Order: sequence, then structure tokens, then C-alpha cells
Amino acid sequence: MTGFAEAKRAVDEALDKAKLCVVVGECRVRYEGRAASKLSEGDRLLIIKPDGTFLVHQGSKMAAINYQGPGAAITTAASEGGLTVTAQRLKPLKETIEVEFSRVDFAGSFEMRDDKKLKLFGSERELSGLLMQDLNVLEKGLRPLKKESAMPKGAVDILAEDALGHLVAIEVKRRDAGLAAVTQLNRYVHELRKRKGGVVRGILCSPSITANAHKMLEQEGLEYVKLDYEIGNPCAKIRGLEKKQRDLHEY
Amino acid sequence: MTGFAEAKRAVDEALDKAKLCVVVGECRVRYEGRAASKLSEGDRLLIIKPDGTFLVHQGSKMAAINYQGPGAAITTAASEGGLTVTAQRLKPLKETIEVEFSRVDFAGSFEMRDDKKLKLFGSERELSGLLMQDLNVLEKGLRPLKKESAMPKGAVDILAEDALGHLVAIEVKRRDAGLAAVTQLNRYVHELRKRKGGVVRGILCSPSITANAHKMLEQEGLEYVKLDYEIGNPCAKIRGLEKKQRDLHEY
DNA sequence: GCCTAGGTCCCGTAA
DNA sequence: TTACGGGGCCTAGGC
Repeated sequence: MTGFAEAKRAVDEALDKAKLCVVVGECRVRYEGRAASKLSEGDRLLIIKPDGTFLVHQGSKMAAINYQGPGAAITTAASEGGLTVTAQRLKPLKETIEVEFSRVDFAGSFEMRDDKKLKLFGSERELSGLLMQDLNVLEKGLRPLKKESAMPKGAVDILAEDALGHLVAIEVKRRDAGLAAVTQLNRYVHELRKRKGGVVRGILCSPSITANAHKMLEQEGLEYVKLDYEIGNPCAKIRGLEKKQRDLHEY
Repeated sequence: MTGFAEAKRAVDEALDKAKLCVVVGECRVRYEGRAASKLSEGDRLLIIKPDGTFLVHQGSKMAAINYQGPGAAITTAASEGGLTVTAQRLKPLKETIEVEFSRVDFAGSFEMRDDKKLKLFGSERELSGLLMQDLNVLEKGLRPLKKESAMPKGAVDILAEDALGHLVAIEVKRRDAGLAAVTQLNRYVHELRKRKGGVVRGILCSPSITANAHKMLEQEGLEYVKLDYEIGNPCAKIRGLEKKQRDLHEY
């Protein structure tokens, strides 16, 4: 248990010195902005980061139950009955979160020295790059033309040319492809046909595809190639590329 | 500053008693699972929730830099040189996060009593429901048939019938519509035409639409209606519905 | 600033 | 369970 005045000091100190602020206690939360929300009393974890990021967590689930991104202006107000912390942001839209603590179990502030960035392996971009280095495993005679080729809007992951000189749009997905992946590829293919004319093929390349997505893919005359990859460190590896054009039941 | 043994006790107590655990200190993080990542030494905030949720936060940005959802099994190991906390999950895929603290500034555990759920206003579902009650503001003679009508996969927000008895698929978006919204609506419209036959119209309803999306919409013979709504408490209100079929420059 | 798409997306819901 | 789409999505990258 911590007094509200003391808790307020901890929060203010964090705001002042650009420290991380952590508060645990019972509170109510009100939000208004892009949407609006109310959350009745319960025990929560409040995090305020030096950049203005504001997070309210409940005791389960990954996602913060209320939040505000970098740039929020935070104010505090303590009374004998409680501590209120408010986050307000004006850009891109006026948004306000108000957290009213009726009990504070802990309030602390911490310096956060950290200039390190995450090194991530196995992103779609990385897989796409790997695939581009060896397109003939995908199909004999396939030659890369361009990576991340910009479209009227959006970008094809890989633009290639097959043995017959036909343009091939390749969309790579790092995980199971659904309907959205097919429509996305289809959009690129149609755009390319309109712009360049002639035959344009579309290949979707992912670890797996849903039955509905595969059906749509076939109806649209697009192709599917199963992508087997291995997450490694320091980099991902494409295990084997095997053209699949057989029946649905395989997927 | 906190000793590693003491910090380990705090974490173990949290795990034991199903409490929330908060640790602040300098650490390195390693992740392997759906992808892989490395993060060198820096000051971070570690959160472990009673349900196994595991979050590592840096001092900026909203998103956790490393994380694991509910269901992770957590283990701790302290040595004279540091404290290591590991989270491992087997479903839906084997994933491991390892956090190695080389300094602990704080480690605490907290009970989290909370049976409250967020009440949210202004969701797409709510707007869709409001719109359904008054479809004639959208277009005279438009009558609702079904809400959240299931498709072969996916669901149309609103299925309606116009004055001529033609089927109308309505997709509602609570924010700016992009290309994806148009392709989504288009998919429903095509599916309905194939299943029911006859004329099927498609109307996209959102606060605004990007230029490219509007172009595609017109090319596909779909329609757009600007949706003006107001976030209220305890509920949202649709301010005015005005059919827009004029030129692109309006948007 | 807008727009587009990725994300270890997360999450709820319905079949 | 899978699959699909919403999300106050967030975030990065291009223009």
C-alpha cells in the first residue's frame, strides 16, 4: 500500500526526469477518442513510458486494455480519496484516457537506458530476399526482375519473368495464407496486366493456405507454391520449395 | 538495486500465487519460435501475468519488444552473475523467450483481482447495428435482410434489399477505407452473385476512403456512402448519411 | 502528411 | 479446432 501523495510524487518524478513509471493498484479507466470506453474498478498495472506511451494492463491477456501511443501529455492529480492520472493526445486526434486509482499498491519510476534495437529473423522481407536469390527452385527458368516493386499502390514482393518471358508476380507470406492474401496478389496481377499487357502470372508462396483461399486462387487462375522455411539464427533458411498443383486435400 | 536471489523470490512468489510479476532492470532477450530475435543489453520492463502472458517492454513505443501470449510456462534461475527468466509455450507452436538480467532495479509481485470487462463504444459492430436500424437514410427503400450474414467464408456486415428487390451487400468500416476494404466487399458481392444470381449491389460505408480505393471501387461497379458518426457514451450515433457518387476530388 | 502492407500481429466469434 | 475479420489495431517504409 502506498499513499496517494507519495504515488503522485513517483509519477511526477518519472514525468519530470523522463523515466519509466509503473503503478499497480485498483482503478477505474475512462477513454474517449477514436472510440470510447469504460472500465470499472479492478486491479491494474499502469505503465507510462518516457515518450508518453501510456498502457493499462489487466491481469490477463497480452493486449493492454486501454492505451495511448507516444506523444501523450500526462497529468496527475491526488486527493485524499485517490490518484488520477490522465493522458491526452491531440495528434492525430484528440484522445483522452483517465485512470482513477482508489488504491495504490506500488508506484515507482525507473531510468531506462537502452539504445539497442531488436534483431529479427524470419520476417517476410527476409524470406522474400532469400527466395529471390534462388527463384529457380520455385520454377525452372524463373528470373528475378525486381524486389518490392511498387504498384499504383502497394508493392509486389517479387516481380519475375518466367522461361516464356511472361511477367510473374510473387507474393510471399510467412504464415498461412487466407483469402486476403489471394485478393492482394490478384490485385497486383490485374494491375500489371492493365499496365504492361500480355500474360501475367501470379504465384502465392506460403507455408500453407486455407481451403477457401486455395479455391479462390484457382478460380482466379493464380498459382500456389508451398514454402517450407526454417527459422534460424542469424538468419532464416528456405528448406525446400516444391511446386504443388494437386488437389485441395493436400492442404 | 535488488539482489538476484531476492528478485528470483519475487518472481517465484508471483508464479506460485498467481500474481502479477513486474521486474525492471538491465537484460538481454532471446526469442525463438514463429520467428527468432535477439536484443542486446539494455534497461527493460518485464511483465508476467497470472495467465502466463509474458511481456518485455523497452522505454518507448507501445508494443512489447518481445512477448508471449497466455499459456506460457515460466521458469527462473538465479546465479551470482544474474537472473534468467524463461517463458516457454508449446501451443500453438513451440516458442521460447529467455530474459537474462544482469541488473535488477525492481522485482515485485501483486495480486490482481479484476472481474471487470471493458465496455467499448463506437466499434464497427455497433455502427453496423445502428445503420441497420435505419437503412433508408442510406438509400430510400433499402430494407435490411440480415446482419453479419455468413458467406462461404467471411460475413457481410449487412445484407439488404433495395427498392427494386436487388440484393445489396453493405460493408461498414469505422475508419478510413483502403484497398483491402474494397476487395473484401467485392469478394462478398461476387460470391452472392454466384450463389443467388441476379443483380447484386455492393455499398462501402466509411468515414472516408483513399483515392486508390475509390478508383477501384468504381472500376468494380461498387458504391460508396460516406458515414459520419459520433462517438458517444453510452453509445455511438450516426450523424448523417449522405449518398456520395460524385467525383474523386471530394475525398 | 497520406497510403499501403506486415505483424512472433492479438483477439473474439462462429462453424 | 480452424478460419475469418476487427482492432481505439501498431509500426515501418515509400512517396
